[in-house]
Amino acid sequence: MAIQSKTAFLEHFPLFETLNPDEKLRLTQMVEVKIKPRYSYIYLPGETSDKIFFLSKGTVKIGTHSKDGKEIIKSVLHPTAMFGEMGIVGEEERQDFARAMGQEVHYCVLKVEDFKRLMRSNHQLSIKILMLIGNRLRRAENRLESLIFKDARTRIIDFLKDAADQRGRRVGFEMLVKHSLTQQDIANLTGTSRQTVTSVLNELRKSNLIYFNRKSILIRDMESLV
Amino acid sequence: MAIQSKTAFLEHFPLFETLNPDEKLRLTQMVEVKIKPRYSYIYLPGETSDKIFFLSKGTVKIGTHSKDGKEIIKSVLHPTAMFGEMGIVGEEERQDFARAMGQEVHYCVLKVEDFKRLMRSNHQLSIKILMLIGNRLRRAENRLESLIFKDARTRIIDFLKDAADQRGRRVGFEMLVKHSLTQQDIANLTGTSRQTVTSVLNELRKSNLIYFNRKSILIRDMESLV
DNA sequence: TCTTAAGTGTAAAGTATCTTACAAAAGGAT
DNA sequence: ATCCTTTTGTAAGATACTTTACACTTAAGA
Repeated sequence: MAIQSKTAFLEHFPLFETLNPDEKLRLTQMVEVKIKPRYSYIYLPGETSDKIFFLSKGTVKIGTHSKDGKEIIKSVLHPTAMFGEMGIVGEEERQDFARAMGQEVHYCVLKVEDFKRLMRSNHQLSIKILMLIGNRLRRAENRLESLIFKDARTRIIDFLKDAADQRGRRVGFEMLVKHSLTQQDIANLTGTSRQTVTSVLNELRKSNLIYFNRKSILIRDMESLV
Repeated sequence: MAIQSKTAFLEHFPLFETLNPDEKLRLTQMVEVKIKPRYSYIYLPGETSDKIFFLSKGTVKIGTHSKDGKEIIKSVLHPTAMFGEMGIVGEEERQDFARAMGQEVHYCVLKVEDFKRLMRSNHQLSIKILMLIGNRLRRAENRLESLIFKDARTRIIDFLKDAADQRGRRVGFEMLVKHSLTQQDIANLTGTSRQTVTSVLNELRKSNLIYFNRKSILIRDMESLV
């Protein structure tokens, strides 16, 4: 990929806004652009955490597997998100996997070492990264709370609300969330079983609080969904 | 407290190692030393997250309460630990409480604003904070995994191992952990009920894997405790 | 278009863990 | 020493959720 288009590429990431032209040039020189087919793994547990990634197209899920094959999805990422950032904060070896969901993914890769050097030269960038990791931490702790304090049904409803808040499109009073998650995925995101997800969703549909098909969920009224 | 003793005070915190004499002086000028009685709250949910704290004596627990009064303990801190650091990463208002456990606590306070200024002038410090938050994140995610993947018994045993690893003293082949936790506290740390903790601990004692009283736990053999 | 795999719907059985309940022990305070 | 509160021990009952099981539907590939 030509330097020029790489530059354009980087313009899309808010994280790099504060970089001066020189730093941007340096960044383009150390970045590598990649494309991978759907369902492919971008990294796997056990690999060295020496790279970070920036997603420009497609959807990526980050998660872990237990020994007996259960899965936790830690997050589902959309373009412009950074991932694999644990390498920046001292992780040696990946604990999680990153996997392309049902579409081809485009992303760029850079070495943690190079990125750290950039951080050293641009304090603003360091601060942004710190805030970003802080947000991750806040989200992880909230999830912990909801696992301990809330029952499965409530967690699934919370998931619906979060999804709508973060990625929903208003349609009148309703909220439409397009996604590429199976009900098993939703189960893995909420720490419940697939069957529980199915029955909660269907129950909500019967009560006319939501409508859904495989590709999207429509929340009829965010207020009444409790 | 005199500047001199404040300086001595700060020498104990590894976080401040990389500061040059001038920065150390600035730090002593912005730090405030405090003492609070046991069981008192250092901060409460809802307060503004504009201060950070460094514990020099006593034990502090960080946690949250659910609406119906259940408690999660997020961490139990010992001297030299920093806490309240969510203010550095963009938290506006405390979500957690910080509370002195069964002893008087000594700690120093400083304003997030001041600390951020210090971080700007010393990149090493920024990096250390970033690593620290990163560790917190890693721990939170591990806890998430153990909540979803493991049963109550295993989580309690994991707690015992962790406690021994982090704070245990070798006594021959055995590991002694002195603490100030009630079984209710252990329950709140592991996301289980108090009764479950009691019965698991007693069961382990019957199997001669551990011995315990109110103030300490002795792990007879770390290997065989699975 | 047909075939197959993946995803969804529904129900019944099983179970880990929480609740409720109460007694005993330990520790602090007077 | 005595009283009172907190903590610990133990058991039975209740229950939310998982597991198992199978049919049905949808999507994708040949």
